[in-house]
Amino acid sequence: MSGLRAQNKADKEARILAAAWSLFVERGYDDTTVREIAQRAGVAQGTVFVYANDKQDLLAMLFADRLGAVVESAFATLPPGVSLLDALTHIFSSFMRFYAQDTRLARSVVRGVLFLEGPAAERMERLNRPFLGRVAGLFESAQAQGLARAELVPFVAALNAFAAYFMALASWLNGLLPSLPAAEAQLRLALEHQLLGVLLPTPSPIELSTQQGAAP
Amino acid sequence: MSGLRAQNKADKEARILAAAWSLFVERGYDDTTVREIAQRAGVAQGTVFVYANDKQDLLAMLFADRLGAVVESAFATLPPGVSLLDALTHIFSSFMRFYAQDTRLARSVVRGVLFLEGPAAERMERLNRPFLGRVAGLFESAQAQGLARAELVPFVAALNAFAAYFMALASWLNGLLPSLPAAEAQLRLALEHQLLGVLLPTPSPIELSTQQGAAP
DNA sequence: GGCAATAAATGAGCACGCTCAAAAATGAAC
DNA sequence: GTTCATTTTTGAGCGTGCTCATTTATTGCC
Repeated sequence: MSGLRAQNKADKEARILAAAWSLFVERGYDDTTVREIAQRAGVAQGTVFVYANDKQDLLAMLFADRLGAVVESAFATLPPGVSLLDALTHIFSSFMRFYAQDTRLARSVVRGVLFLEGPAAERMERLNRPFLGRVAGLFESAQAQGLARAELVPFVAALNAFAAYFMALASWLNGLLPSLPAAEAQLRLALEHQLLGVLLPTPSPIELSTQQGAAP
Repeated sequence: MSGLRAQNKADKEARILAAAWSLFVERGYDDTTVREIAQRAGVAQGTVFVYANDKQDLLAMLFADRLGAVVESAFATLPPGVSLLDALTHIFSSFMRFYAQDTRLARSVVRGVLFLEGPAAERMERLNRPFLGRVAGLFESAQAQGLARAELVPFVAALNAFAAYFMALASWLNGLLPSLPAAEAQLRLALEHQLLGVLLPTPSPIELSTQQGAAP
């Protein structure tokens, strides 16, 4: 039976990830050394690189699980019958509140996650694409209910919403927005603009006759 | 007179930046060492750090000038009387075509530029804010001409457009979009969606009566 | 020209992330 | 229990970006 080997490996991986997590939280990603992680995990320094391709990979592994959980939780707690704007705000705000637990670490994560290489990039893409698909689903539902334009491509709308979210997130983590509420407000404003659109709905003031009061 | 000192300094800075540029283009940012740059510039390795705070700073300096020039050129060549969508596409496509000259280096630049620290971050912000202001100006013009919704906040619309651009750029540089034309197409589609908006312009089918034909 | 005072350039040295040949631990066969 | 093959762990060692005490060059003053 090969249970011992497998258990030892699982044990070590868990210890390494736990050590990495606690040190990243204590000191931040940049100020934590792999040697410290190894020491706290009770393994040699080289062993860390058996379980992670590189230091950045440790951070990615640590957040892959957590982010997946946040996605599930965000969609699970989506109040039914809510407006499209509220739904989008709810989803993306969930992420922001998650990152707010440790903005220093969040900066390192977001910075690292955007330009990954090789297998780590694919792993991230396998998390991101289904997520964007679910966001696109929100737009599709709105279309099905006759609340959104039929000619709109749901995936493109989802990408735009995600882009606005990412912008607000980056601005916040870079200190351009002072607080989480400020970032959430910025996000909601941007999403409102996207939903409303820029161009006037009709090219002429005929629109006036469709508003409110009946014809005189 | 203190001309000699100043000239020596200017000379050395120019040599260091030129050496850095040629090596970055030849080998890429990551595979270029500061020692190589120093050698090609004919200075000691430590001297490089007299003129740049760190290696990343070299890349930032190199691109700060070039990007500024691209901004100017993009707005200077903006055809007058063009639609808002075409104007935005023109501006952001200029950047993409610039980055297309060396996508490997572009990746390093974009990656580095997004999360800068301290003075470098302020420098970038002083380049970015006026740019976003000018993009916002395009939306304002459209408003003034009665082509865009009056209740829209131009700066927020500009930020949304920039976010869509950045998303397309990142996707392209990460290999998710296969080519420059694909990235440009993605960008234009995203901008079209933003201009059009998501929500239906009117809550009821009254809209039908405002289209095309006159009343019977 | 000689002489301080100041500014600039230098490179040995440090800590880091990461590699990889060697060593230790484990499992299977008898 | 001994032997051998396979898997896992190890840590010395490498090249890197960057620092900083020391050395070298330049300037203003007499």
